[in-house]
Amino acid sequence: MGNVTIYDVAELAEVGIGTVSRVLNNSARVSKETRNKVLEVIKKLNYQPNAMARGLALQKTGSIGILISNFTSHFFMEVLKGVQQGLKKYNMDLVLYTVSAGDFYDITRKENYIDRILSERRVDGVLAITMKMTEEEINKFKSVKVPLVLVNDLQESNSSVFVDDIEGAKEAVNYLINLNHKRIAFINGCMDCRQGNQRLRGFKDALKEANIEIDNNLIKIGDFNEESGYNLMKEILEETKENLPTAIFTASDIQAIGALKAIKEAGYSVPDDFSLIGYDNIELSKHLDLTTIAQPMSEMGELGVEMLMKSINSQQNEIIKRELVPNLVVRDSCSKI
Amino acid sequence: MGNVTIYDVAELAEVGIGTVSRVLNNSARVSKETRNKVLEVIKKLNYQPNAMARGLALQKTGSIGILISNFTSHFFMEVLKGVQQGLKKYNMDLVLYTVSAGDFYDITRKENYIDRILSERRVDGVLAITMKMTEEEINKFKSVKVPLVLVNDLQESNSSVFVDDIEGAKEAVNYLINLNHKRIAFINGCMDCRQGNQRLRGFKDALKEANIEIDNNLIKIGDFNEESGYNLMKEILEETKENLPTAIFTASDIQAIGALKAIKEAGYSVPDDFSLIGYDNIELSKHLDLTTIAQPMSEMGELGVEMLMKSINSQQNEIIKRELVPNLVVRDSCSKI
DNA sequence: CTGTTAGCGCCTTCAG
DNA sequence: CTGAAGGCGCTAACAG
Repeated sequence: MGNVTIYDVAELAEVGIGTVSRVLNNSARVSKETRNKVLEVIKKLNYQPNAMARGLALQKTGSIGILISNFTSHFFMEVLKGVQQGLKKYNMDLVLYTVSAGDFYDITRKENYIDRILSERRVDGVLAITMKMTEEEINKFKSVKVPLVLVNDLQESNSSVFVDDIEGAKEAVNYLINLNHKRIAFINGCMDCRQGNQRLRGFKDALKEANIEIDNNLIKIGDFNEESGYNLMKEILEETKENLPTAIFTASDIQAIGALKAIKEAGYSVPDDFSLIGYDNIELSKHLDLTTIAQPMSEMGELGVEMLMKSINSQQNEIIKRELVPNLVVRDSCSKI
Repeated sequence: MGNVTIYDVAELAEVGIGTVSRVLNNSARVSKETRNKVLEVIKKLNYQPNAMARGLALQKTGSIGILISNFTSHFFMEVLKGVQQGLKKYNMDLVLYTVSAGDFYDITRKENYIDRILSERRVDGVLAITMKMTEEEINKFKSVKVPLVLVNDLQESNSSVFVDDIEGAKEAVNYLINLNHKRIAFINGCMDCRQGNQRLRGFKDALKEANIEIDNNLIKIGDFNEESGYNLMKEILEETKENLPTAIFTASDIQAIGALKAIKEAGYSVPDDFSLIGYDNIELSKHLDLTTIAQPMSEMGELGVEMLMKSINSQQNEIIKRELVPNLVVRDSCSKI
């Protein structure tokens, strides 16, 4: 069972390699007899076309690339599940391009990375997960005509699947408002990305609509990580000592976990002293009974694949945008006031 | 910036393609002048060799495959980090073969899967993570000479990197014993894998060494998932009502989480009523303050890559076994009695 | 030292 | 409907 090639098949089936190739790509017309004969030999020899050779001839690799940064593990894992799910029916391989945190912020290396992916031509298209691609980078993909779809990110000039974070934040805050909370704090992630901006806007919008005055002391900007949640919560506890909020909305579950830690350290508890609501619905949150806004992560992945495959197969450069809506998952970290 | 090939650079540099190839693989001797000239053109054209073509000529793909089952996500994520880390210096790509739960148990499909990987020849070697490969499957790899290394699994006939689970379980139980616990329950995973067997053995060994009699009512066999932990804990609570254990050791953190749930539901708490210790040290356990046995997950990944690359590059079929030892991570789920 | 040529395994015209 | 031949982009002898 060494390396059986198309020639072996042709020889044993007593036909030319052209014929074998034809049945392989069930293209053109081949007589039923010969087709069956060839098929038989293929099975007998356990023949499978060599991916490289086929790729070279076809100028198609039969695989897509997925570009991620290595520090979004929870989120990524879920998206990946969707991607795999979506990929199943296409029988394509998946190559993983992980740009590590360091490379990501080092412009030079990030560019090199993309250049390499593009020129090596090992993949027929790429899915960029939460990648904040620049216009210039997007153009690189366009100029070499390898389809790119942005997942969990939105850029005008490129196909994207993303979520309506304004709506998500509003859902969270409205839920709190319905529980009679009026003093609601918001621990946000960074503001140099869509997510941060939208969630802040959703937060404010919900408050406005409920005619609750916005207290800027209750709005904190940080990062989407645990440490940030912890620190900002401590700040809030400190700074608003004489007029504490009754509820806290964090822009990520991980921040909520940090906040929870700060809350406990200060001798308070959730949901008795504070109602706490997160964002993302990572697996952790389930185990912590954290009420949160669920991002449709695996759906994003699956949809991303769908869009990418369509783009790969149609070869026309239509830009498609798909916006998904997050939804509230009620657990046990919020209480009526 | 379309598809620049080796011919383009040869032409522009006014040399033959052979020369370009030589500087690319900085092989043989090329005069400094021509080498520099070529290098210059390469940079100018932003040329990068086509991976497929090179692969076809070299009979090497420049990438490795990683075979995983999709239901070990936490664990996998950590191993993957190590793999990426290890892969960095080799500048190889990583293709992900996820055999989903369904396929995995459907023998036919699993075999087809491996056949496909092997005969497509898209990768130079594969890392199988927690895969319980059969002798027959391993032989398939051998017969086509694509290097395989088993990660978190041990088979006599193949290179493997794995952990000493006997020792790990002993560490856990010894810790409990040092806390004066005598009635220690063990919630194990399934017994049809090395992990389950070894952990049970470690559990028993530690007890024996401490001259504590083994109570078979306190040993439960199930699966490595949350539900199993929950159910088995309930059984224990039920069956040993009049003589409850004081400590519980679970064979995975996920089971510990399930057990925790059952404990809480029954009105007990950890670590006051029961000491609880898990296994794995998945990220979750940190947030739940669960004392556990840390598996060197990313080390396994990194070491696996190292071994695989050595095997790929040396082309000699040496079988190497590397056993790593897990270590105790003390948090807050156990108390002295 | 360097240009030329023959594959690597497959697909796709082009004749027949 | 089918065999033969050229080419995909690159590497590795082989002659200069």
